[in-house]
Amino acid sequence: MSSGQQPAKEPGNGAQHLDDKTLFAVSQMFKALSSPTRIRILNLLCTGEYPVNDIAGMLNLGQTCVSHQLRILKDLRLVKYRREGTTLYYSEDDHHVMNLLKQAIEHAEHQ
Amino acid sequence: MSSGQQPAKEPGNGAQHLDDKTLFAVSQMFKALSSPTRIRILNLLCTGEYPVNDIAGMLNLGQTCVSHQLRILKDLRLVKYRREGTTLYYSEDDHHVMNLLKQAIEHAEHQ
DNA sequence: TGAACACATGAGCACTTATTCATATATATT
DNA sequence: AATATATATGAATAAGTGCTCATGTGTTCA
Repeated sequence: MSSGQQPAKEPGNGAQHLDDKTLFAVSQMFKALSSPTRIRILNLLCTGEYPVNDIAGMLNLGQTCVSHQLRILKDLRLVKYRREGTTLYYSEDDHHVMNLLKQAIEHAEHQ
Repeated sequence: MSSGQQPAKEPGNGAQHLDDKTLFAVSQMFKALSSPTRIRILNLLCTGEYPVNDIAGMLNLGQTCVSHQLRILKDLRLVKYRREGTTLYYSEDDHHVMNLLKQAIEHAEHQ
């Protein structure tokens, strides 16, 4: 640590202290959103609830692959499911995160 | 693809089609935000501009490590730098992404 | 020109991740 | 109970990631 660091531009806008727990949670959340496959799944779940096989079919992915990714998303409580017979209807479970995703997509499009 | 998929809840809120280029850009952006080290760096850069060595010192990281991560962030145009003599002052370069980060931190804290 | 400082780069390694294949589980139907 | 359907799980593998060590580059100053 040496010399000329500038003062913060906006005083009330400083770095939140970021304790370890928060840091971990944030990084986990972004990690979940960093996979193209998971992004496509979440983007689809914006529009409603779908069975695993439908998701796989619509996104042209293997059933096993989708199942694995859904588990990751479910463990992070980004999606949930509802059973009906043998089929599980998956849907979003965190509209705040879905909002972040939508913002990111908007941002990437007009770029 | 088989049976009972529900209609979208909000008609105008559907999945954006997500072409490959956008998908890639979004995943790259989230990947950048998925590393605790990069999150800490960006969170620090919220408060002003800093030389590499200061960042390393304040975050208790190696200079080489910080330099590598800054390169990743710079390639994605999330940070930029300004030269003054031999020292490079790094600062944020995408306030939209910084906003997403702040939102995510807020969300993770009140959870 | 040569030394000192600030930073970047490349190689290497441990670790993680995404996908696929094979198989297991659970529910419904006959 | 046997079968079919929908989904989950586990192992294996290929690719990617983050950090560190050693070294290179560029700027300043004597």
